[in-house]
Amino acid sequence: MRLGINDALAQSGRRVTGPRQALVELIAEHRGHFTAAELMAEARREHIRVGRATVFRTLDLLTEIAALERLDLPSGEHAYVACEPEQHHHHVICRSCGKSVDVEDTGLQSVVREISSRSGYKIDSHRLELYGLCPACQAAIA
Amino acid sequence: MRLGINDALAQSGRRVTGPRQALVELIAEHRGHFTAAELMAEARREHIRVGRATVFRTLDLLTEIAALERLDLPSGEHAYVACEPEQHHHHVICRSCGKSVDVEDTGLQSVVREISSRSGYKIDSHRLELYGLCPACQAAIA
DNA sequence: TTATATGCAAACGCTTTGCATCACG
DNA sequence: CGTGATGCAAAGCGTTTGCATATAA
Repeated sequence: MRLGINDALAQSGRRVTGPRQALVELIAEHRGHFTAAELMAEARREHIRVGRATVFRTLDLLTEIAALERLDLPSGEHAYVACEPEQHHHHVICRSCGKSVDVEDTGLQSVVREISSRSGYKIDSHRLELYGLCPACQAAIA
Repeated sequence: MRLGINDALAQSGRRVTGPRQALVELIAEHRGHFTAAELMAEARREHIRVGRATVFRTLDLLTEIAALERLDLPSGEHAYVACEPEQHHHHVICRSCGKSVDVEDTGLQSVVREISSRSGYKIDSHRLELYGLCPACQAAIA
């Protein structure tokens, strides 16, 4: 498991509690995105007793300290992905297995600047989500 | 009001009904994005009697024929914007007044290609949403 | 010791569905 | 006419909240 998240919790003045640690471990096992419902199901499966409220509160919390990022899937579902809080980045999401990887937004900066000057908007944030097939799923299909 | 949408409805084999026309007119009055709840409130205000179900079904329908596009706001809310179905594009959304404009994704293509080759993913779709202040709101603040 | 976090259950808001009726084409 | 659309009310989700209890620091 990643100590980093517990440290980040402590540093933000939050308590490192049993339920939070358990959830962080479950999340660390994930390769791709997951929904709150999936996380609750996994907790139940592993006999970890946490209330719904705690799951949602913990997801919010982890999102706040940037250990998670929330995605809006094309279906409208809300999902989360673990990510290194280093810096601004985006996610490429496999529509088959859900696995996601982080990508820097190299090159996007100039696109944003261009759009800003063309539209007259003062752009201060953006989200880019990319969907496709990860290498493994491409191979599986071929 | 925009005849185009009614035509598109007819052409897709759907019926051009009273409620649908009324909703299309309401939508046409919008400059920016709106939620299903807002649309229902406006209908009520103008004494247009439509059921919730019809509003949701109509929004889905219009999204299907690409007269609307669904946005996921950073808050997690689902909103809709009217848009010309011409071609692939993105939205710049004012975080103050909600007004949005369409932008082409010039330049983004190469960013996507770059990300694709770097990640190994075969990318087949993407969404870019930009948030900021529209010219009018910038002026209002200054 | 004391503020914070938890679990539970109830409340909530948004969206969908079942079904009888209505009306476009 | 006949099928597709509508309205209503109820059900269904996912998510949040109030509150008494438990617990990390």
